[in-house]
Amino acid sequence: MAGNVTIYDVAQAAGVVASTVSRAFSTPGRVNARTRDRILTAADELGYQPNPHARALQSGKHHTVAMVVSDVTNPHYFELVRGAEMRAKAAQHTLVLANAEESPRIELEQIQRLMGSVDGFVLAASRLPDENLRHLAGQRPLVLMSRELPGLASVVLDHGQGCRQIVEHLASLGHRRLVYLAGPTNSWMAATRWAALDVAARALDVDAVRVGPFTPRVSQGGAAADAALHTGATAVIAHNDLLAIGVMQRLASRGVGVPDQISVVGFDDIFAADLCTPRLTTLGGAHAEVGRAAVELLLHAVGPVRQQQQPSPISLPTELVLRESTGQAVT
Amino acid sequence: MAGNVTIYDVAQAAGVVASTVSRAFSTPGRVNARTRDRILTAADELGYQPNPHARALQSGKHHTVAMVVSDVTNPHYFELVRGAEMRAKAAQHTLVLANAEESPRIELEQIQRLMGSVDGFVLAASRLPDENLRHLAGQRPLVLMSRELPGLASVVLDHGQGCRQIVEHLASLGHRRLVYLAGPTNSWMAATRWAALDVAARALDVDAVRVGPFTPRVSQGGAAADAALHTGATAVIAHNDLLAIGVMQRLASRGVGVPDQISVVGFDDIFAADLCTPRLTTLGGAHAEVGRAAVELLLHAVGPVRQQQQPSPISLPTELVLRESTGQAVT
DNA sequence: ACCGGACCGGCAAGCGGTTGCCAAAAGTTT
DNA sequence: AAACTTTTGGCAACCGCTTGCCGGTCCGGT
Repeated sequence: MAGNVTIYDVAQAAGVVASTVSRAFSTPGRVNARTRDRILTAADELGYQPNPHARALQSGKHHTVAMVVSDVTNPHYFELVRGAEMRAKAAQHTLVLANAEESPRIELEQIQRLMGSVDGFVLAASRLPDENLRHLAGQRPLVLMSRELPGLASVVLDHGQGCRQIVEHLASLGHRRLVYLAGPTNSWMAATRWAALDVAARALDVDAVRVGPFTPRVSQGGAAADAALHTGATAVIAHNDLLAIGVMQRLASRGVGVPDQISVVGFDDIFAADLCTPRLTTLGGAHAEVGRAAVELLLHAVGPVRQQQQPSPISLPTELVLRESTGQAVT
Repeated sequence: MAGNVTIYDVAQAAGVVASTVSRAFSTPGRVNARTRDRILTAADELGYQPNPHARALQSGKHHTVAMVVSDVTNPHYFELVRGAEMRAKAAQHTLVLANAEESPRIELEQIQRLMGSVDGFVLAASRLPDENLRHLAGQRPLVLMSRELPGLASVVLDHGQGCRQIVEHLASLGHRRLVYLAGPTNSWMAATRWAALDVAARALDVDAVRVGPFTPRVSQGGAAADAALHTGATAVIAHNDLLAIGVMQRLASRGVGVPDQISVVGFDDIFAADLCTPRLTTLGGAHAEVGRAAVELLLHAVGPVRQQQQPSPISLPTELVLRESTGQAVT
């Protein structure tokens, strides 16, 4: 029945004027306790719910944050979304979800569209060029996830650390030649992973090459596996678990044993990594925590003062989850 | 720099009054082509973006729909979310995501909170009692997913059909005694699945019992597996894939062979069902399609006329995906 | 030359709240 | 009892945009 009870209806019912009702809610001290009770009772009976947009129109605060992910299809992002949603909810904020479908153009469109409706953005693995991000950050508070850009707030898992662990793990198993199956060209994460792997490989005196780029989906695993085999590497490090799983499927169908003939490592530690065969060794981390931290950072930036202090990137630890897809190198 | 360019700024830049600018966008025919060009150019240069809330305040249309899922943690729902997001986007609508954390109280809270900000709700596997749903449906357009309620719009997979297929499949493998590991008590889906299984079992003259309820998570699989074994059934039908996977893990650790000693069937056909060992036989369907259809229905109800015609539940076909977790019954 | 009607831009009210300012009422002080 | 201070409620403007209504221009028709 209700649905559109306004402050005016309440005012009338309580025998006061609208502004008094407004104050009864927002500045309780400003209005007499008795009047206030009367108002609250009336509001309650009528089922009054303040209209957040009318309020936003005035204050500019929408109590809403947008999260745009580069690909909703990827289960990895679910964790991020989950963490973000929880944190937003804890702060009484609404989370709107937008999908960029791996396209910078769509990503920008989505952001533009939401620009007027949200207090800030959390961008997961944004595919946007740096200058776009900088420009956007000038318009609305912005936090990056799984991407860094000097001067912008961000939350990432520490891949320097993590990639080093991967290479050490493989090196200690006797692998001397690794191949990285790279993710999309415009993926900061792909570049970062490769850079970190390369550094670690040099330090440990093992060969590392990169092939790709590949769209990180299971379906791309076939092409990726074949390319990997062609390099003669004894261990392949896939851009993410999805690709790694696809690679393992292809290897299995080509009769190449994992980990007997070749080792496979993924990134993200998605749910399925623990279920596939062989179970996948992968670099994980507290992904929900990344989502949570990003929203937290954003809420902070959105906050009362909107402080413009230089945001320092938050870096969360990774953990290398050893399972069955890695083993001794073939000699 | 910009961010809050208003219609007034554009008006000033174009040398007209605000209402003309408004019309240039909303009623193009109303304004002279030349003036319009001037306005559009100015708007473009200033980077004007209409404020959707100011508009909503006037029209009552927010171009936003809310999707509340009973548990964001469950990968199954992500397919629904994905379908919903795509459909919403196609209609230039924003999708806000809310998590009910398997709690009717939280679900209701979330809905109340969003009531004033969205045009309608899509509820995935709502745990709310019927009367709540009816009441809500009176306030805002509402579409149910994976739940039916006479008089309300809904989109479900046809479980009568699907459960029949499951039972036929198992019966033809020689199973004479089945156990259903039930989902939460307030899950309509759980009740429906059991009812359908029961009917099918009677029709095919096989025994079917139900144990539970279990929260449908992998972690609950242990308890569920033990309970299932206790019934002496040769085939277990888990409330969903997550639970089924947990069950299989427990069975493996107890040394019970699947499918040699016992068969396992799940529901949902999540990504992991194809990757676990043994690969899981499960009742799937076009889940993204369910999300899409639900939003479509909702947009229709939100539409211009807001027609109040009796909404007929949409029922989409299921498909039984046979994999390796089901086999001949032990004799 | 005059009239009726398109066409088109402006005015102003309103959507639902918030908030600075004012003034009436009540309470204090001397 | 007069003067002063402190509540406390009301008035009105404003946030950004939409829209009904008005009236000025310009056109063709007679």
